[in-house]
Amino acid sequence: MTNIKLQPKPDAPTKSVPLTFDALKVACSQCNLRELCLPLGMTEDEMVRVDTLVGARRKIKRGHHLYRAGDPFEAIYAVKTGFFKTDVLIEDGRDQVTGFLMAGELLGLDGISSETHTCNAVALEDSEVCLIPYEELERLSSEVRTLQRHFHKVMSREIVREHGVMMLLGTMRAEERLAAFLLNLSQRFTARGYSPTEFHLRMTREEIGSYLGLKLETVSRAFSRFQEEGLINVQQKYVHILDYERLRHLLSRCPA
Amino acid sequence: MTNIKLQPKPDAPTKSVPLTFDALKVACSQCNLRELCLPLGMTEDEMVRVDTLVGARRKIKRGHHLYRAGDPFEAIYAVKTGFFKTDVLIEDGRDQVTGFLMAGELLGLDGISSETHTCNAVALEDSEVCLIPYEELERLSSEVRTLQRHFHKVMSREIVREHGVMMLLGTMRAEERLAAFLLNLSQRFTARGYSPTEFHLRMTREEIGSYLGLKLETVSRAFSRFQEEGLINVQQKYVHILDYERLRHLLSRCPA
DNA sequence: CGCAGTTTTGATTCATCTCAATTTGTGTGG
DNA sequence: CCACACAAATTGAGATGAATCAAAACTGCG
Repeated sequence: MTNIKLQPKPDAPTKSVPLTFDALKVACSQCNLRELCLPLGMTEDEMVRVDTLVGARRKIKRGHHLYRAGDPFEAIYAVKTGFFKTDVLIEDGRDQVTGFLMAGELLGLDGISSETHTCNAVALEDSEVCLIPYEELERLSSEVRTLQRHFHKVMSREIVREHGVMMLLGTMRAEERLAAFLLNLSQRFTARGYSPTEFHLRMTREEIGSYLGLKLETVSRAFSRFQEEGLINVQQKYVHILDYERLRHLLSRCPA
Repeated sequence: MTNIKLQPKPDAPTKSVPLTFDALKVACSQCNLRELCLPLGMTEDEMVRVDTLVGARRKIKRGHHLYRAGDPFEAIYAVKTGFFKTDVLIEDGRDQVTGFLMAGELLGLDGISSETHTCNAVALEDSEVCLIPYEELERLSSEVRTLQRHFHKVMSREIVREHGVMMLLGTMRAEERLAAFLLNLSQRFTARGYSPTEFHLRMTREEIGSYLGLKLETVSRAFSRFQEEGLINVQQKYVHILDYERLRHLLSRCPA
């Protein structure tokens, strides 16, 4: 059924037995990420059905692929722990990072349209995902209205997010892009109960640059500039935002 | 004027009478765009139900808004005739065109997530759209499995399309962007039975520039360059692609 | 038919890229 | 635990593509 082809793992449940100890252990109803992943206001009964939908987890080691462009699409994934990037490659070697994903966020939505994944998903640290077989998600969401609505919202939110990235890539200069990037990370860490002002980047300067449409040297220079100006304290992957407001102000100011 | 409140419509069938004259006039089952809009392989019965879903049309004059950022989200729209752009504005006046839409394409998906439209949709020529009340679409798609699946694919396709735009904005130089843009238009015109090599642009150089992350002068220069090189013939809004292959080749070549 | 909006073209400036050298950090194995 | 090799990050100098500023030509709309 869940034809795990990418990396056969010994510790994956072999069948979709609804409520073994293993399944219980991973139950959505017990998961502290459920406010991020799932719709509010489901009944007890609906919740139990969702628990059976999300039956398996999968561990991905840092640097390994969760899926690759071209793989057949069979499931979407919810990040349980860890950190991912998604990227698109073209023949001549250019690539574009299209997103960074953290706990509670969904991976693989791009694969629905053509029933094939169109981008690569790579773990930037040792990670774990919940596997949501797409066929079953479709079936269940046509029965559980709140789930259907939630799923539509998640897809729509991804579209809106990408509008934001287009705006960033199309109209902002280097320092604005980096500021927007840091503020976005800050917000998402906050939503997960981490510090809004101190965090570790999981990606390289090159990956940040690819996401922001900049070269890695430009990213590095922008970091240095922010540090000189006292906006942040940065040392390699460690970032401390010193002046959140002024960083935000960088974005609303007129370019010229 | 635009107080055509989305739901109540004088010309819509009051009950689920499948085939009044009016309903016939707008029926999806009779529409020559249905291969673009709708899933294949629906039964007669399902088709009739879709016909009742898409009950109303709305005409939008050139330059007018179909909806604006901030408007409450109630429906999505299928372009029946004409041409639209969608764009996002930020306070300081910068704006980003996020898409150009032609017959058979869907508008408004961004509004689902927050139940509020997040971008503006403007007609670039006198246009007409089919109005699809979202509540009803949700209800019907949970009953008609092929419709549900189709709708998911449409949303996913939009995500994939935006990945392409991110790649364009993030990694391509001006002439590559314009080439990609022209080839994309060409494909979409072809799919609608128009010439792949000759068409009229509906948007200004500035709008093209906004979409491609370039200034209008840069767009104009790129057009002129393509003309000098014998790739295209361009006169204001009229474009004739003379050497499709070489235009395509511009994209696969390595940047440096 | 005239005027406003659009497009083209030129000259100059500027932000980012490119190339290159150095420093810093990280993981591995002796 | 340290040393080494390799990856990542920083920094500088110079090249370049696109932005900006400016003016002229064109178009089509009212």
